[in-house]
Amino acid sequence: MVRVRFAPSPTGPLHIGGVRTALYNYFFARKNKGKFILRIEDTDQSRYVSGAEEYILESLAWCGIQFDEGINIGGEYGPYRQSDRTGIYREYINILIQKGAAYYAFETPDELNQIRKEYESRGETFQYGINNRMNLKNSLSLPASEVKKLLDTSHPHVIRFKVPEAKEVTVNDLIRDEIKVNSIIIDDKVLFKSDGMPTYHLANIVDDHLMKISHVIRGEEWLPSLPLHVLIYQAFDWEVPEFAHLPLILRPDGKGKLSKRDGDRLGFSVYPISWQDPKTKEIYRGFREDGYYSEAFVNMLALLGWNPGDDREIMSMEEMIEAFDLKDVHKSGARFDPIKARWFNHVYLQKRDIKLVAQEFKDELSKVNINVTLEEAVFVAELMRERVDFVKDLVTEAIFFFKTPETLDPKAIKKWGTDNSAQWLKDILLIINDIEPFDSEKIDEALNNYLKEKNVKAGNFFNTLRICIVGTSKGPHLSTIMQFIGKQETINRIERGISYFE
RNA sequence: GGCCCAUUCGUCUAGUCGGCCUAGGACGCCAGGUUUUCAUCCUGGAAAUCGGGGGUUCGAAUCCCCCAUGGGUCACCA
Repeated sequence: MVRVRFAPSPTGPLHIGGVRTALYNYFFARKNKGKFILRIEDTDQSRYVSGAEEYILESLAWCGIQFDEGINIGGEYGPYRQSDRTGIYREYINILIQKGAAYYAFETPDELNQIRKEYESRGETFQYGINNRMNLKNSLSLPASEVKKLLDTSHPHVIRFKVPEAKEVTVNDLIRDEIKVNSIIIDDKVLFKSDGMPTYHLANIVDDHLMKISHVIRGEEWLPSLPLHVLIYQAFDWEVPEFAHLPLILRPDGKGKLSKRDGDRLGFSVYPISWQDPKTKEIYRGFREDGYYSEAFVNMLALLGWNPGDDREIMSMEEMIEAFDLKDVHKSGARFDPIKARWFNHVYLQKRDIKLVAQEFKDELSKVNINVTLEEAVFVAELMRERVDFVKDLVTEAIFFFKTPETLDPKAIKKWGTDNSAQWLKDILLIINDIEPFDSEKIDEALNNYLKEKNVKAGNFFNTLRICIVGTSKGPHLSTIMQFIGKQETINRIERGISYFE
């Protein structure tokens, strides 16, 4: 039975790398008819950020990533919030101590820092482990009586993992195959903190075991601690799950992994939905608020580090689940490309049910105090959507359907205007009144007749007219716009435009 | 610095066990065509000597070794 989990820490908003990890876990669970679990890893109370948990839930929901067990919905392996499981960790750390696989250590953080500095000044790196643990203050080096005394007086202490003697540890990764590490380079990591909470390394493994997780699919940043984790499983005599470490998502320019600063700097989101820092009140933009459809966002994100093995790029959630295989996940990091991200949304916008697009367009318009009927919105959206990537861009691109242009683009006037332009406009004004009904077909007929009669260049003529109607030399078929805004408004705009060409 | 991971067009990538790769697709870019304009759309183009160097082989992007570069990680954070 495949059981996978997504286990974020509620320390802030979920970065798109985290969303992708959740997504791949979800793909894998669904593809293999398994279960997907959401567990909250909040063992570090000092880093807890209020609202982060809700943010995670909302982000996953927006993306259409559904889980089968976890916080809020429960399940038979709960509780799913680590802060609700402290008793369990205590129980298991004691097992490790009894087995001699863990020990008490009495240095304070300050003392440790001091020691690190000393090593550093000698050009060495301090490592609490096999080579020096007998020279440090712990239950391995101190006489039993001394240890007992320290423990009885509640002297602050942590519990460390006792890395077994130096030996080659071979671990397996589904994406990278075998990785060999000598345990001599692994620290005696803290498993239990002096505040009575476990660290990630303990809590994560205990929970994965207790929750019967079959595959641990997580970010590449965890790869260095994989040998330690395997050693802990072995110390417990537990079966080791399968591991898959996902490649990083890199920043579009420069070096390193994507960070929240990149978004601000380069003008795109690195979060699925927007987030306001509760302390600084700073607002981080999100893909949702930037106007992305969640389907486009998810599609784009899934292809950053994975592909179905063929040329398909536009894929639904179902198609991706069907095609997903950990073997096709890449080994190297993928640079995030905000321009291609826009393209994905463009494609989804074109495919979307026009009624939905129109309703969204209508809502956007009402935000700028333009109220239209759904029919009008459908008409304009159908005409204009191929020109934009986002519905909200429709507002700026199609504003001339609803409002008289504020100014007429001088550049366009310079390019298309002629000495005759003003006269053409005056002539058209006379013709236009007689066009009945005032529809696209009749308008075209009248304008083309005029064109033929006067023998003028179509480009200059139509653009002169267009600049008056639209404000600049672009947009869909002119007579369609004129029909939409109606005869009177057309006349008004032309009258207003004449002076620009004189 | 130690350890680990990675390395195909600017970017995302295809490339089953070495031959069909004079390296394919997509985004972006450029040109032409369609369009009364702009955009869309269509067609075409430039774009990777497969990080470099050695091998193995009749033959290597694909196997082996070395090097370089990039990244990750070295907390009582996850």
